[in-house]
Amino acid sequence: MTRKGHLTVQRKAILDIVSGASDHPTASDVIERLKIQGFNFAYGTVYNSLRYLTDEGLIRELKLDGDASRYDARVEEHQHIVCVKCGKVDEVFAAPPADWLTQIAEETGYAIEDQHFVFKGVCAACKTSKRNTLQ
Amino acid sequence: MTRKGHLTVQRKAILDIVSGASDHPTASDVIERLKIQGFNFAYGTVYNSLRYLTDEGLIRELKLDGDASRYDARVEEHQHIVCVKCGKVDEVFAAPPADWLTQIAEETGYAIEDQHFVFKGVCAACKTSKRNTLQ
DNA sequence: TTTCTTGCAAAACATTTGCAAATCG
DNA sequence: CGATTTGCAAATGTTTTGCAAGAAA
Repeated sequence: MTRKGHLTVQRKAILDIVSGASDHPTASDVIERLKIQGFNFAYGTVYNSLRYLTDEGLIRELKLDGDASRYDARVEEHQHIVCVKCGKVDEVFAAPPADWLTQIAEETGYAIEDQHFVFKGVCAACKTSKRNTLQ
Repeated sequence: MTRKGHLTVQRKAILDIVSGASDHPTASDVIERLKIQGFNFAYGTVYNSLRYLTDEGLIRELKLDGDASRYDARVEEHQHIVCVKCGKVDEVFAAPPADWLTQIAEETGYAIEDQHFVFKGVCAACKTSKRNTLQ
């Protein structure tokens, strides 16, 4: 169905890793996990593949707060929340109220096309444990 | 009042540039504008100063979608919207509805501490002009 | 003098690119 | 064959770091 290119071995392996991960891995994470599985793809190939998969809509690229992009196989519309204590990234599915978006469109004069929200907070597990350092 | 360090010449010059800018400059932008003003600070110094100013709460660091951080002298709580056609970054002041945040806290189990929202859309000027390329 | 800052250059990353070789259809 | 993709290494761009020299308290 897809016009150009195909799910090569490399792309499939990378898609599987992102799909099977629940922690929104970075490109480095992906490379690391590929190594564990015995694959040893070039950096360029991994980035190429991640871009390809993103362009095909099979995964999403997330720019959360760190330096490296993370990848997410859940492509449905959703947002993210990052734990400030343990660094975990979770999904947020509650959609923003339409009238708030309307208000913003009016305030700014923009025709809004897309939104990326990143929440920060303390996750349930970290609320319980009294640890207060990252890591 | 501030405990450590002070507003040195370099830091003041950089703060002035960020404060006087309406376009959320990147570190490179700042360095460029410093040069125009006859300053020629080291890269390290500019980054150090930006971090210092951020830590002091005098400016805010924004991680919008590009690669480089942008800096914003408006430190009041607000969000941003990026024009997908011309790349302009504007402010969004409409606060998210409290009950939506409550809903998210319930859904995720997190104690929300902070939010960063980035909207994308077409700005008023670009809506009018029929241009459809970036830049 | 003790502490903080600067300047400079090198290092550290994340990511992209160029090009030849390999692979796919 | 012709188009795409890979591997590799080098280049790019952003940001950090180490360290000696300079400025400030």
